[in-house]
Formats: sequence, C-alpha cells, structure tokens
Amino acid sequence: MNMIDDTGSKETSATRGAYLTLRDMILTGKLPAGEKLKIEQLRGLLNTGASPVREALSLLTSDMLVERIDQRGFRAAPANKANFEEILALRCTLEDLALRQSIASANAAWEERLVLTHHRMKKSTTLGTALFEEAHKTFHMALLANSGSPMLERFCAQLYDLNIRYRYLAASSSTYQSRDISSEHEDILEAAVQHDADRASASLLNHYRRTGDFLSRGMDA
Amino acid sequence: MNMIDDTGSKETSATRGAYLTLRDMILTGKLPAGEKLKIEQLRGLLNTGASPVREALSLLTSDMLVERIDQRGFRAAPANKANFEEILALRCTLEDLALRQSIASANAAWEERLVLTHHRMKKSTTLGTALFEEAHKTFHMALLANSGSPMLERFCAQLYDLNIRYRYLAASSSTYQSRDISSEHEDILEAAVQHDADRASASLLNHYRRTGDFLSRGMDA
DNA sequence: ATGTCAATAAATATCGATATTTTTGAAAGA
DNA sequence: TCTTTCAAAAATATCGATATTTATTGACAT
Repeated sequence: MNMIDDTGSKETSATRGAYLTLRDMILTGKLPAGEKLKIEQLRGLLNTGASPVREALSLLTSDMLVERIDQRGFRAAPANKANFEEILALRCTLEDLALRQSIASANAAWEERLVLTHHRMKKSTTLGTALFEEAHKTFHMALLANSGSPMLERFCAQLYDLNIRYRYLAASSSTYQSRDISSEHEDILEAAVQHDADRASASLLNHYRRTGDFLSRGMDA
Repeated sequence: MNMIDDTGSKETSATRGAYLTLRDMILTGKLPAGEKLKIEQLRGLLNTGASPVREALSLLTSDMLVERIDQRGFRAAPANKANFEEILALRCTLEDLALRQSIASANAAWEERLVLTHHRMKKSTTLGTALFEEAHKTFHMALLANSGSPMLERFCAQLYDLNIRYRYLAASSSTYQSRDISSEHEDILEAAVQHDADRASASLLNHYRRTGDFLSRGMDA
C-alpha cells in the first residue's frame, strides 16, 4: 500500500495518530462536548479502519475526554459549569500537594529545568498559540515533576488537559489575554527556585483561580 | 451461531466480558505484575477475537492496571514497594478529603446507605472472600459517595483497586485476618454517622495505614 | 392525537485474514 | 569471545466483511 500522507512522514501507528487527533479535536472543541462519536464518521475523517478508531476512543476514556456506553458507542465527555468547578477545585488541591512535595525534595536539576521550561514558554509567545499552549503545559508539569509521585503527576496532567478544554470553550466569548499572565508565571518560578513553598503554592493557586473565575463568569449552566 | 455459554445467560458484550475477566485476573495476581500480555494468548484464554481483547486492554489502561507501549503491545502494570507506598499515601490524602467533604454535606440518605452497606459487609463475611471483597469496597466507596466530586471518587476507586492487588500479592505470605478489622469499620461508621469528621478520618486513615504497614513488611523491593 | 408494534435502517461490535513491526537466533566478521 | 548483520519467526496492528444490537419510521389500533 502507498503509505504517503500529507503530514510528511510515517506516524508511529494508526491508533496513536487517531488518539492524538481526536484528543486535540475534543480539547479544542472541534468535537463539541456531548457529541455522539460515530465510528464510521471518524473512520472517514481520520481515514483509517474501525479498529484504530475504536482503540483510540477507548484510550481517551482514561483521560475522561470520552464516555463509553456499552453497546451504544462513544461520545465526547459532557461539559458544564459544575464539572469545570470540580476540576478547578481538585486541581488546586492536587497541584498544591505536588508542588509542595517537589519543593521539599528540590535539587539543582529540577530547578534548572524550571528555568529552562519557563524560558522556552516566554519565547514561544511569539510563535503562535499552539506552541505556547505546549510550552505552557510543559512548564506547569515541570513544577510538579519533582514530587516523587508519578501517579499524582498523572492526575494533575489529566486535570490540566480537562481544564484546557474549558479555556477553549470560553475562548470566543471575550478578551482573554488581558491579564498579566507573564508576571504570574515569574512569581511562581521565583518562589519555587527559592524553595518558598507557601509563596509558590499561593501564586500557583492564585494563577488558577483567577483564570477559573474568569472562565466561570463566561459559562451559562 | 449457538450462543450458549456456561455462565448462564448472554453477557453484555465480548469486550466487557474480557475487561472484567482480565481486570479480575490482574487484581488477584493470576496475571502476574509486569507480565507480557500477548493478544493471541488472551484470545485463546477468553475465547474471543483480537478486537475485544485489544479494546479491553486499552480500557484497563485507564485503571493503571495495564501498560501500553506503542507498537509492542501490552503488559500487566508492574508492582513494587515504592508504587505501593505511593498508592497508600495518595489514598490517605484523597480519601481524607472525600470523606470530610461527604460528612460536611451529610444527609439522611447518605447515612442510611452507610448503615446498610456496613450491615451487608458484616453479613458477607460468612459468604466467602469474593463476596466480602465486593461488599467491603461498596462500604468504603459509600463513605466517600457524598463528597459532591465524582472525579475525586473515581480517583479513590481507582486507588482502592490498585491496593487490592497488593493485598493479593501479600496474601500468601502470612496470617492476614488476625487484626480486628471489624471493630475498625465500626469506628469509622459511627464517627461518620455522628458527623465527627476528625475522628472518622483518623479511623479511616488508621485502618489503611495499619494494613499498609503490614503489607509493606511482606514486600522485598 | 397518541401509543404500540413490526419492519427497516443505521450503528456498534466482532471476526478472520493480512500487512507491518519487533524479536529472535544463528552465521559471519572483528 | 564478542559484535554485527540479516533472515526467519513471532507478535502487533490494521483492514474489510459480517453478525448483532440499537434506533427510526410508519401503519394500525386506541
């Protein structure tokens, strides 16, 4: 078979490709919350077979981005204000914990990584939103990456992604980047590097809550 | 096709059946930690096609019971002391939170459910370990079921299952049921019904930590 | 109008076969 | 003896077709 696709070279596997594409489509709202995800339709969209699509959807179930109902298929996870606020609250609890643990066992390698990822994030602001989005997540995950608890980090990463989705949902409504997010990030970085757990945590949670309040206002139910 | 199987009536779906069977086999150690899970082999074991097996394994990934490595298949999640202690610590944090939230918004229906599930758990001790295992989980989840945070409850349920696995791993080594677990459960129940969050939480965490210490001792690495 | 039921349409779930990739193992070269 | 290489074997991943289940529609009775 001629394995030529417009994205350039060969992907890892059809399943992984489908997983990444579908994930992105759900996060960015191209597949609206609650929408029925028909295999046949997606099979066409991703031009691949039913098996990879099905498997990708099963994997997205882990991420709580897709719901699976036995014998009647898949749908994009619903979104509503209550769910958003639950995510925000959980995120604050878990990231606070992970950040404090990370600081408690701080070391040079971790601190250097923080500085590095922060630098890259700053640079990426000029390179388009998709790249900034990527770098932003990398920075935030780096903050938690020294907690010594991979599962906790996994939960945080999951919640981070779920939150992105709500950012996209509210993105259209009003002026988002009005706040000085850049200085908020610098606060967090500085406090973390100085091992000031209380200040770092306070800055981080403040960062989330501000965005949260903003998004909450822009949601109906 | 003649759809007659020894379990009695028709299952929901091959995928769901495979999911439940594999999950049970991993939790009880019939599929050892770290073991390579070959599709062909499982296909034989569950006598079903490759698609349901694959999909079941993908779903088990959500539960952190199976690891998936792109292009080189699946394996049962590894188990080791560090992982066990991580689970224990996370469980203590998250269940503490969920229990306190549940008590904070306590109501008659929730309390009655606690009493009921506790009663059933006590009764089930005579009915074999599998049924007790089931009832035990139901009781513990009922304690958290009023937290108002479905995701938090989901995380707790996940961690609960992961913990079961370590119980089975250590089960053979020594006398497990020597402790008076029954009275520990009664403590928790009583405190919860009386809305004494501090005492309920302390009893619950004590319950987990005792078992945890016990299991820890019986593990090598 | 409204609810029920059967026939039809649509979608999901599953199978069996094949293509693709990784692993294995043995021969050749250093 | 230890690598390295390459072909055979094994396992994974994927496709296309089919069986099974759920959803829809319209006739018919209430």
